[in-house]
Amino acid sequence: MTQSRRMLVLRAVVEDYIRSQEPVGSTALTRAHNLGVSSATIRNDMSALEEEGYLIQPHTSAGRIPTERGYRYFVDRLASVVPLSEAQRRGITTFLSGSVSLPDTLQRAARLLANITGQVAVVSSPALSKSKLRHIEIVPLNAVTMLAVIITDSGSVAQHTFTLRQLPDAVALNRFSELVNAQCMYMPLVQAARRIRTIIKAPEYSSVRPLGESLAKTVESMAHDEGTGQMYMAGTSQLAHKQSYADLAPLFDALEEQVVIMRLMSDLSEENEGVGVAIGSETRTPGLIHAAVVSSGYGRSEAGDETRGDRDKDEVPESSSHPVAFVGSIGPTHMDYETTITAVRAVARYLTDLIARDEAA
Amino acid sequence: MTQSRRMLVLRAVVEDYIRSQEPVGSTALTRAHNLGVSSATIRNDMSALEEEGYLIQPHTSAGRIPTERGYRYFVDRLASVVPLSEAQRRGITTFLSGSVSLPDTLQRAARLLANITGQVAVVSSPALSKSKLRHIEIVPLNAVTMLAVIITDSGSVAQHTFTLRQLPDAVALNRFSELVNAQCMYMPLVQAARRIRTIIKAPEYSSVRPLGESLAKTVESMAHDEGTGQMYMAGTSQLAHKQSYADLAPLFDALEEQVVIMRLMSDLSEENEGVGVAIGSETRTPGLIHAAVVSSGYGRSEAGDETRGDRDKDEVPESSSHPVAFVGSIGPTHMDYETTITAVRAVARYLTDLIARDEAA
DNA sequence: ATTAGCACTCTCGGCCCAAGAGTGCTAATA
DNA sequence: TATTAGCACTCTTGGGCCGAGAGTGCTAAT
Repeated sequence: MTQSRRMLVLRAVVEDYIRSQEPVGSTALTRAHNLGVSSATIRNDMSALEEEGYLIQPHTSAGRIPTERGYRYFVDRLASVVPLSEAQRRGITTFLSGSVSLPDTLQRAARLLANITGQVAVVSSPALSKSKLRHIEIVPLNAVTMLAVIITDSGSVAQHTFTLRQLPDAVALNRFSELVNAQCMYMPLVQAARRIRTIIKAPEYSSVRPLGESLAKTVESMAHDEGTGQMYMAGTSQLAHKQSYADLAPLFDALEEQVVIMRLMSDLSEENEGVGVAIGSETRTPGLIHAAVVSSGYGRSEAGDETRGDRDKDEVPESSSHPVAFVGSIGPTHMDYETTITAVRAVARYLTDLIARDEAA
Repeated sequence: MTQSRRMLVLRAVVEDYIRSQEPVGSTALTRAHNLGVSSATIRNDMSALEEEGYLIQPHTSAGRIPTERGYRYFVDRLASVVPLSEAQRRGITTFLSGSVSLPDTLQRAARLLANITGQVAVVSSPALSKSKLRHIEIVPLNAVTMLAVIITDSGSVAQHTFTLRQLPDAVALNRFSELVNAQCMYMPLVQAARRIRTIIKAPEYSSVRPLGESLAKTVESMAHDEGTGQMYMAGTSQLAHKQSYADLAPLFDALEEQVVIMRLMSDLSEENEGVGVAIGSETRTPGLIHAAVVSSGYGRSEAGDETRGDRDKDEVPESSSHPVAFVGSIGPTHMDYETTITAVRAVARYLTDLIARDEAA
């Protein structure tokens, strides 16, 4: 009894603090939640919770606020699963249904998630390691530069310009282009890159060799998601309303470091099956000590219907059930975890469905 | 004499205030700039300048700070042209030379400009109204959706997915695609859209009619820069360091409104030949009352070598010498205008050259 | 037209104080 | 043993007060 009530108290403290952003005291607690005991009892519990490191007092004789550990426990064990409101559910589909291309969808998804959570939202574009090549188009732009446009079966498009010392002759270029398209169609990207390298070894394609080499490099880097690894962010303005001034500057610095955020989120979603949460120092990012990150992978079938086995198993390493990309939200440690988690999960599911639908060509 | 010294004083006040961010008093002025007169004289001048609306006192017996009008006068008449430092000049070329595609270049340019100015930087991608079609690729993604990729001669790539009730048969699609590419190659976008509409009128292409119509619409909207009108922003984090807290929230809100910013900048660069400056309320944007915007168009030949006349004059309306896109920086009203203006101009020139080089195919 | 001098004004930081909120402890109670 | 009432104690917060400092505006002299 006593043990379980303590955790009920913890939960109440976290909830109230999330709402009010002010240290919550024992009397306030008894009044708001009917715990059936007096404030004195609560005081004892809170004192114990402080001993155990779940709560902390900003100063003697103030209310308590949750520590990182408090939030962590809250998230792990106490947060109840809030279903998405009908309006939000409808919002997702209506808001995203009008989108017109993959980048557009992801941008909208970020904005949507930012709206729901009232926080920063981040969406990464799907990693292409498992995507297959659909088409390569090589377009000369002027005397020395060529534009290569690479289209994958998931609808991702990458472009890359090359500057060449000398333009390969048009005929060879054309033949080369046709050959690549013919041979690499529906091939996983890394494999396609290798095939391209094989092709240019042939003497009749020596004139396009530098171009081919660059092209192969581009396809490879596209597969490994370097550079291509676009990231869509929205809702940064909301931070200015929510965070205290002192925390703001380092937080914005951190957000500008897109690479760091990407890495953090991808780690987070690899460690967790569904939605992962990193609180404060758990983010291992200096600028985010007062922030928390909620993120989820998307794009891989969730636990259950693994479609593995019939996929190309030769090239792709061990990453078979890893999510392809991730979506997340960043806010203060005292964010509304329940809402945020549900929202992130919902958007992730939507995007997963979308990707799956596209791949089921 | 008296008139000219007053303006010297104004300039001094603006400069000092920009440096210190604190109200500047008469004695501080006489000490810093050797104006050859006593503080009492300066006091009289400042008093006069306040009468005329160039300066204002936060409260009686504090120093003065410039008003919007003060900044405006400073920018219009007093700001001396500061040459770009050697390091910055080198920075531009080295920083931008490694870029790999147009979006990449623009993103880098935004980051670069943000670094130089220490403020938010914005770069829009070139309007495509004058671009010509280079290639259209239609790729079926799955049973009901098609991906269209449109490539222009300036290296811009737009993608757009369509959901069709029924897939057109592959043969017709192929023929249609080839025909469009053959007929529309090197055609300005709006014209190309019209041609596509003509093509699908033919009975043999009735099966691709819905697709063709959508395609035409996409090409058109691409020409008018709707949706495609990508915008690259960098340096938002710097705001948190520079602006006072109260101004921050509305400013971020304004920045999130990309459309507003785009419109503002494009208006600004249309009104001005080179670099345009909008200060505070001149921006006509609530969130930017305490901010100033410096922007310049780029992509059209600057005053002098107009290449007009030999361009396709049939479709494009009156917008012949308008800049194609713009680059700008947003910061507090007390920003360092001189540096910002030079930096914006330099980046704009660089991008102009770049575009011109690409178009000279 | 400029300047020295001076009285005046206003902000800013420090200090004190009272109110309020909340705690921790002790002793009583079920 | 767990809970509770009561109470002394602590700490923040906001207001008011004050003196220092910076800066102005005015006047009278140059």
